[in-house]
Amino acid sequence: MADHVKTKSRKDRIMEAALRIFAEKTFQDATISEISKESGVSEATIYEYFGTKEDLLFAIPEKITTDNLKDYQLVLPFIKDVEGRMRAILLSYVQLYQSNSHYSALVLLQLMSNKRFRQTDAHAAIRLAAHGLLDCIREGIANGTFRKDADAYLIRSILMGTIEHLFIHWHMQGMPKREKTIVDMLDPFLELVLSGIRTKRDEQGLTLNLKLEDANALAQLLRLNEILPESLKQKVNGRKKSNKQ
Amino acid sequence: MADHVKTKSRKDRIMEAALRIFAEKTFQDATISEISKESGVSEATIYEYFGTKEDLLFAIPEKITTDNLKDYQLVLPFIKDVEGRMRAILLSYVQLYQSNSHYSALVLLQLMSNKRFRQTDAHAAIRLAAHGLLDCIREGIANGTFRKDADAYLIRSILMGTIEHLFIHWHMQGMPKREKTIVDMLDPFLELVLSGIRTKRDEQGLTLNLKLEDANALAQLLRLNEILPESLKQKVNGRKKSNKQ
DNA sequence: TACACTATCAGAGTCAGACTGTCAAGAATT
DNA sequence: AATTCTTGACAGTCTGACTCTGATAGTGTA
Repeated sequence: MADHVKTKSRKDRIMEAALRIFAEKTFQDATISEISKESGVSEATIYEYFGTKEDLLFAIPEKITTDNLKDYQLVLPFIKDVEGRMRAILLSYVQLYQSNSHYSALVLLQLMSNKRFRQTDAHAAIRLAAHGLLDCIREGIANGTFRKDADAYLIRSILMGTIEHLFIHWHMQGMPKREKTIVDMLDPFLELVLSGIRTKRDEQGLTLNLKLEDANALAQLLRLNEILPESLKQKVNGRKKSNKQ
Repeated sequence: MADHVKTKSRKDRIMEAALRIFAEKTFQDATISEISKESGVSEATIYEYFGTKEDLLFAIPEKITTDNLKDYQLVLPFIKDVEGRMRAILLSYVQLYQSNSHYSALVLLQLMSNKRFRQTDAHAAIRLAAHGLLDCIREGIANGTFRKDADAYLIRSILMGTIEHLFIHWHMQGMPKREKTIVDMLDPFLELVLSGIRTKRDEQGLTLNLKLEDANALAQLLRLNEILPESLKQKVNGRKKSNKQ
């Protein structure tokens, strides 16, 4: 079977053409004959590879899903820090869209509006994000990183909904051309959300209160926890050193 | 023309049937003959009222839009407080979905995935939310309520994207049946987002930074540090005095 | 009552486009 | 060369959007 290469490239050509056409038209407005012309592959062959037009639409997410998603999945279990893991998941999710920013959001929207898609949750990247984030948030609540009263489902919806909304409306009217990419916005965004659900400072204050005997230990803990802004940490550091001297 | 009533009820019957069927199927899977049977109105008459099947789909948002949306629009200019105005906009947006929670999110998704809809931004409620929120955020930044470096577009995407995401996935697998409604979740959600962009926290950081002399004072401050700003300054002031004594 | 006018409908018909089946040509494999 | 697989051209089926026509029934008017 040495024609794997050829076969694959033909299938790829169909899907690339389909991706382009589905993005610029609606699902029902895009015709197979158009995709046939665009890809240079006959209609019959398209039906050879994809049983129905809908199957062709559903094959696209797997194509969009870049290899780095797999990398992320491999790396994920090794990130102990809950927030770090959430960041990695979101980053993989954003990069998935970003890598095909002209098409993916629009095509994904068509997929989402399809009942079959909604029922099966067929997209690996979406599954990863949806389940992975939920697990992280729950773990964070369990281990005290996040507040007990944080609503895991709400937080997940904030994280995923915002990313999706940004991409869907990225090229729309009322959205300016921006110098920033969505990847650039990820960290400020994540920080905004996480700062809203981290255990409150006064709760931390209580724990600190119980465990700490002197101000030195507090300073160390502070540095480790990185609760405070950079400027403050430096001040604590400097103070500690001068104390020991 | 005394048959306005009759005419209107017929049109309504068509749209109600269409709403139900578009929600349970895809746009392309829903057939006019089906809507004809469901509504008890002949196909020919459906085409009398709505030129095309797509027109019928696009007529639905106007039907979904509840009257209270108009009330909100009237009230809006009288709410001086920026955050209050944002809350009102979001509430009207949420209630739009909530009022037809079985259908509206799904149908709206189909609308959004339609190019025509994306280009025209045709839904009054979406227009209100999109433009209104942006104005509020900008005003908040201008008058010092929100931080100068807050990204208005990002904040708007957080607010609208989350609401949309919640409704779209409300009936999906992996989302539990919940006792809370989305309206109930609005205030905690909004508070989470707003607390991340209010000016107060930054200023806190700065004041703390300036006033600290040693690790001891830092520890005391931390214990006292509750996120609310007014109480903080008072307590810090008090503590400082007692130190000096 | 007769007449005109409108809303509605059934049914027949057009047409585009998804999908199938067939066969022939060519490429790869044996 | 023979065989098998892949591909494409083409013809054809079928479904569903949309149109047209003429009938019916209700309503208002002379």
